[in-house]
Amino acid sequence: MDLAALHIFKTVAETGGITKAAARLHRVQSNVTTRVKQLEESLGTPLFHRHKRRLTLSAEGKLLLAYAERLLRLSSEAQAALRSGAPRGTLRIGSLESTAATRLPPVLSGYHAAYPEVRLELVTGTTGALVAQVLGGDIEAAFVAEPFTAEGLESLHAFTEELVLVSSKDFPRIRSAKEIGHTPILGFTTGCSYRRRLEAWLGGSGIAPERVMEYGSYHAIIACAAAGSGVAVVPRSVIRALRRDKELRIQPLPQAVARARTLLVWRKGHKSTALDAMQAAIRRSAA
Amino acid sequence: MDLAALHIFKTVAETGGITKAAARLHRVQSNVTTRVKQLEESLGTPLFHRHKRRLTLSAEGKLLLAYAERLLRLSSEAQAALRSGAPRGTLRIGSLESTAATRLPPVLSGYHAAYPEVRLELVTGTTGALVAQVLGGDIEAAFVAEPFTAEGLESLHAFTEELVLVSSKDFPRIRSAKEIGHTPILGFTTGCSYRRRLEAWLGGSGIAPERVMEYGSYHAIIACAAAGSGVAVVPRSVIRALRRDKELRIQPLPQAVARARTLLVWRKGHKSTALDAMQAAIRRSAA
DNA sequence: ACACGGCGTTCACTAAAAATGAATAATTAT
DNA sequence: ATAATTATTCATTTTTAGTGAACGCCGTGT
Repeated sequence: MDLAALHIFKTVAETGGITKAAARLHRVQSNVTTRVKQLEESLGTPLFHRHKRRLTLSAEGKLLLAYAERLLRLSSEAQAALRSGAPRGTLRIGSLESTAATRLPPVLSGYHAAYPEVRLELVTGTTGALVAQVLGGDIEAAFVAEPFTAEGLESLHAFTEELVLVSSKDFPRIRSAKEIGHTPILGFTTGCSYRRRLEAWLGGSGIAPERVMEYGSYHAIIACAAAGSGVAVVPRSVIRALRRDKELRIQPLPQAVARARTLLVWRKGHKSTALDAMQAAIRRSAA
Repeated sequence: MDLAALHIFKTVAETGGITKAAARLHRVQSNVTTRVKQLEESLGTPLFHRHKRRLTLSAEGKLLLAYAERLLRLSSEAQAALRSGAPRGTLRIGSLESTAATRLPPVLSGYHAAYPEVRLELVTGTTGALVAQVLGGDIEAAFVAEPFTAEGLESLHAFTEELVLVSSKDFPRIRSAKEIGHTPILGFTTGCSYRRRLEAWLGGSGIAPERVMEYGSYHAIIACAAAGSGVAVVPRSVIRALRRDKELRIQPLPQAVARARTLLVWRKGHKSTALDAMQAAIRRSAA
């Protein structure tokens, strides 16, 4: 059974004749005859009563007509759904904890309003973990921070964060990497690129961080920094979002360390309408 | 768009690879590749993500897969409907959880013994969901309970259930709707007509159920009722089938609420030999 | 590091199916 | 009667589907 055959059959049934059907289908009569006979053959039952060169639907024909109409409607519905080009389905993306907390909310809610057919899924993780998930196809794209290995990825600049050094109020002023001394560093788990930046800064002055305490959330890091456990490097926007600036000493870092770009990355060559729309949304929000 | 192409596409999606699909379809790989690419071309959108020689469904692919399944099911249903003689093909029906657990096993096994050529598929759901699936052509027929909207449906009486109120052993006797008071109600998710009956009963006495806890299985409902979480309305036959009567207090309900007829419903005008045979089997089991 | 095997794609070629156009037989309208 | 209309048949062309060999990529296992 073939949708084209059903379409021909339906037209014959509707017009009540081979000739008119052929005209409407822009085909030649003989072809219409043949396709109808083939259909009858394949179903093992006549679809029309042939009486005096006239065709009328048989009982089986009426039954098939009902099915044919449903099938054709469904198939054109499918085509319309796919052709519409409007994003739909599921868009699964990853993000840094910090980006998810501070930058993404307006972007995602705007996206959802514009494309309600898309179900959004967000996973959070460190730059390293997210890059691996993008490459592994676990997520379609992710918001990550430089530096990361760009091998096999395409990217789009999304946000720029300013990293600052936070500590408790009574912590001494720090002007260079050396002054960090033996202070414990509070940071995210391995793979966090902000932490890597800090370590690169320290390394540049020949300093290896003595004790690094690892946390799983910014809430915890900020709370511990405020309590005097050590110093942490976090984006300024996070402090603002968490409203803890009163309790913290916030110190700037050298430009090279402080300026951290957040990029949306995806697998090279990967494409989906839902992701296209996300990229467009980011571009808009940047402007 | 062509049913053969959809079948090929569906097989590729299911097997997750061109080669395996080609083997199952008894075709050569190159042909499968070509048909899939043609399909993508004709729809103007990629159906798979091609990454490292591996195919994974794209969002559009997932969408099309859903349509393809419906189309293919419908077309084979149409063929079965026109084919006379012994029932064959697949019969996809729906049922209430309770009916599937208690009444259907003997019916279905008898049916299968009589018509081994028919592949039976059973999905469960609530009355509301099943009616929608019947109307949508997702299933050919379904066992549902009154009340339901019969618009566009034909029906056949299949079973009669007696609904009873179950609770833990130490629960007080309940003689009227009012005595339920603030006790939580344990019930199926929305669309369950037994729950609707209970709510109608309560509503008749001006009572709105205070807390309704929703479950997805009778096992869970019965277990929670036995544990004293609240009261539930279930068919007596389910309690018997689950052999939990020793642990429960079982109280009758007024006749009007208790007597729940289960009907087999199908789309008006729909006909298939497999379904005819099922109707006959039901009539026999009722006698 | 290397060869091997599996996988999807490409391409030239063959087989099959669909569409055509002319001829024909059975009706109906003029 | 005669012309016009209708479905069908058949030889022929055109289009489409299917095949098999070759290729390139990638992961694997030695």
